[in-house]
Amino acid sequence: MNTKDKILQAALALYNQEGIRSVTTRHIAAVMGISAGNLHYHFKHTEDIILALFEQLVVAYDQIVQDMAIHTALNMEDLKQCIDSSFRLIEQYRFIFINFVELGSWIPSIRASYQNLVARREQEFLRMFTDMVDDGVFRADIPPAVQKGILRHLFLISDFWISSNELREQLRGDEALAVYRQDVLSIFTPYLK
Amino acid sequence: MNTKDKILQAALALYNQEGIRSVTTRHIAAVMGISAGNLHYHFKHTEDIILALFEQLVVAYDQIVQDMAIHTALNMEDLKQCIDSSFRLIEQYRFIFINFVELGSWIPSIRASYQNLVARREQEFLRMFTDMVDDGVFRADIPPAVQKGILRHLFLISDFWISSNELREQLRGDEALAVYRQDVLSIFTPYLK
DNA sequence: TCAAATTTAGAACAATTGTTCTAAAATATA
DNA sequence: TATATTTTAGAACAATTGTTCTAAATTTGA
Repeated sequence: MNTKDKILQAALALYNQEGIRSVTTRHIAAVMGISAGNLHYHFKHTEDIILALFEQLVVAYDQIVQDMAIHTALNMEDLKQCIDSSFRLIEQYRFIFINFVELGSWIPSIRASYQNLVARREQEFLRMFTDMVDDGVFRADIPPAVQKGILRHLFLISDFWISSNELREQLRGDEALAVYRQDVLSIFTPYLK
Repeated sequence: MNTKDKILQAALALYNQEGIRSVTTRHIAAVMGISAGNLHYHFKHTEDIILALFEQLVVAYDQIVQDMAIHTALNMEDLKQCIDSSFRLIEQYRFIFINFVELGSWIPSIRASYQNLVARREQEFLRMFTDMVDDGVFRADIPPAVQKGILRHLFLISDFWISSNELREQLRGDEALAVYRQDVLSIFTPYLK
């Protein structure tokens, strides 16, 4: 792994652990055992580090979506798989979700990129949804407006569940996953066949 | 209004507009036309300002709950009223909701106070819920576990709707309220009688 | 009205931060 | 091997921040 990637790795770990408020380029360099000058040789500005991490997240998310897209027929088990892997991803990039609004206004391209991601997710999940209607998982009489409403809930909960958890129970690992899965699935339960 | 309250007012406006990252005690003092030294005479530490604002929020929220509690019978209109007034409150203290996790770990008593608030809200809303079951608004066959799940959704959405909106459409004023109301009400629709 | 208490402005401080600069070291290339 | 390029460490800088200190001004209360 080259220095650039090592910086991203160290930065991610620190941001997740300490929060963006208290992490500085000096801290990142220190835990890596390199100089701050060297760090800024690889990433001129702090934002460049954060933006690179955000782009990693987007790439990883698209990978999940793509993995899901290869299924021709979707069942409840696939949905759970999808929920689980997106949770792992959210957990991995915790700090982004915890500081989403702040990052979005600090680094405008993050906000733009997020809106892109939302659009892609919407498309993909609407497709999954209709697939699962066809496969008899969901009721067939759900109006498109309600479907869109379900997706709004889904995205709001998945984007901010980790923040809510941080303020409340602070569950970790598998315990967190179990509750997250339950919280997300319960959006769907009223609409199951 | 005394200087202390004026500081809180100015700080709230600035935090909401500029975000906690870029607002300093010097900025707050500057827009007020007082010296930084004077500001720190009234609030020794920045956290004291933020904590005071958070306490204002909690007091105002409890007022809403209390106003709701005087109703003996609740209908759908009361629920909408409650949603509206809590939205106004959230909007008024935007910065707190946008930086909730960060504030919670920075100022531990905020996190503790939030957990208290959550507990009170849970109590109050469960009561409202059963009232509205009695009044024939909601279905009577909703298991307690599902009721709790609904509340989890409700709180997560109301606490983070403003963050989600900021990243997405950035709706303002009445337009924001209308969408918020719709988003919150749609949690309940599957359970209406 | 006069002393005591409170409030205020503004200078000062120490710490921190992001970033730049310089020169040395390491690495690649020919 | 010799030269060019890349990478590195560490000093340096300018700006900012939260906070403290001091002394003056203002207000309060007897």
